[in-house]
Amino acid sequence: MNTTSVREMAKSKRRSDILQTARKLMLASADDGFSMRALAEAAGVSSATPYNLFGSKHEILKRLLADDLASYQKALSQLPSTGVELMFDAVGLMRQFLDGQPGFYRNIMREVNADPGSGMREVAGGPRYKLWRQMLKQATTDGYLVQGFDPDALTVTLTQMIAANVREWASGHLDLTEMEARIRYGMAMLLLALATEASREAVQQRWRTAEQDLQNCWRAALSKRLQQDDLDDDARAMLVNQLQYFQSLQSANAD
Amino acid sequence: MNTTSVREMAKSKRRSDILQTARKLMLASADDGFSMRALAEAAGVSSATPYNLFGSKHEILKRLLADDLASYQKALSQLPSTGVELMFDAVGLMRQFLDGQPGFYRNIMREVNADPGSGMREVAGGPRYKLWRQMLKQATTDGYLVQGFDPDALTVTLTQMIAANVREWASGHLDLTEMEARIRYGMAMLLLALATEASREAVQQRWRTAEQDLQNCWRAALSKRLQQDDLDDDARAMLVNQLQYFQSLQSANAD
DNA sequence: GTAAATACTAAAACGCGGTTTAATAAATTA
DNA sequence: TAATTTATTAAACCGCGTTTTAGTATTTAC
Repeated sequence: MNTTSVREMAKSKRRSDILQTARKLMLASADDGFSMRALAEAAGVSSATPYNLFGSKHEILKRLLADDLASYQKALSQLPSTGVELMFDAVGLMRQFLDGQPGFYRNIMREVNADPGSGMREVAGGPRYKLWRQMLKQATTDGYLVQGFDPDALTVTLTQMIAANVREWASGHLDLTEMEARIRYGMAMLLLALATEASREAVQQRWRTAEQDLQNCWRAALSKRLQQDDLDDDARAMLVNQLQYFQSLQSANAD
Repeated sequence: MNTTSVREMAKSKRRSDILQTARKLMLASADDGFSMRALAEAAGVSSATPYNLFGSKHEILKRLLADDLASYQKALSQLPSTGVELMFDAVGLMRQFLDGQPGFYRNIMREVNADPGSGMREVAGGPRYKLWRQMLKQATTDGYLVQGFDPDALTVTLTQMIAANVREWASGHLDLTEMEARIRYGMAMLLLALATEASREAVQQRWRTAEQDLQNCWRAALSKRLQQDDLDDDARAMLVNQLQYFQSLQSANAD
């Protein structure tokens, strides 16, 4: 029963070894994730050991996710900005986190929505919801958002929008840049109708910027496809057409 | 090579039998979906036959989904409403479809986001995107939305919001009523900033209504939990507190 | 300090998933 | 009718998360 006994020491060392190994494996292969067999082998234990120490694969992932959420929350609390700016900066911070360990987060996300009954949803969703709700309320009391809207309703919509974009990034349909632009765009869109005089211009500017960023993303993706793929003439003509459309938009924005 | 030969007839009969059986199985058990073994047994064929006739499980699901998308599209084109109203009616229509075969759609959704590389995404997302984009453009040319926003950017945000809510319904975290309310709320929020004089009041009304619907959903869920669960006193007190908050909101709305 | 009890590990197996293969039966063709 | 193509089937394959079985090492009790 002594926590410093030889047995307990070895146990907790194994525990952290396994967690570290799991993180390493996820970082290494963003697409495949890891199997419990691979984890056990890489950690130098048998397949049954992780089950004795953690119970299930989901439990391991939950631990890892909770750790990262805590450090995100801490980093967020140290941001200097306030009001609406803080919300946009929180998006940038999130992007930094995702960028730092892309394989890890992609795998985590995959597991979160693979099995909705695993409790991952609560681990991931609960704190995030509170975070955004608090930012919204703070922005309201600080006079950056009008009063008279239900903070819960907006928080639900906002967090869902963010989560959906992160999920799309995690499944490989979006690069980080476009993901961030989409989130900024959606957030600005949602806040536009609630902005006060103190923030309206800033939000509007954010919205315009995000819109242009999105167009740039799509333009870049288009010209990339135009170079790489071996297309038939019709498809090529269509891409060229779209590309010209985007370029005309850009020159219009420059005016 | 004759399509009316005995062999081809039997083949196409088997094909449609299997598709029908798959749909039936999905309707019957919304949570578990179906395994290929169960499908084969229920259809009276061996496990390998579906693979000969369709290639993979995903292909079967894609066929079924494509059928339903087509009938949704047809029903949508027969709606009498226009402009922004059409968009909200399209949400109602979607709800009707989901309500008609809940088990089916829940399983389909589960598969769509279980394996993002299966092509289901394209089947589901492509037509839907075009549909909403067209509605947005039509509403703009009809004068219900201001000009000067990128229709693609908004369509991306809008369809993603809708898809995220449907997905949450499919995974059992949302009933259909709340799903619809959330979608209407998010849609109204996004359109608020773009509404013209011709539509601003209507959109604003939609927004208020959706907000109240959401509050009603949450209030109902709260009082349900309050009745059913065996809670400790603290948790019960918290729920009661929230419930009173919602009731105060409702009386404020009635004013 | 030794013996009994306990806890932990590792190897193999379980059950289930989608999918593929080897052999058999059927329909087409000559 | 004989030869050949085609489609179905039963059985197996492979990988997954997880559980069981048996042995080993640590702790506890005397």
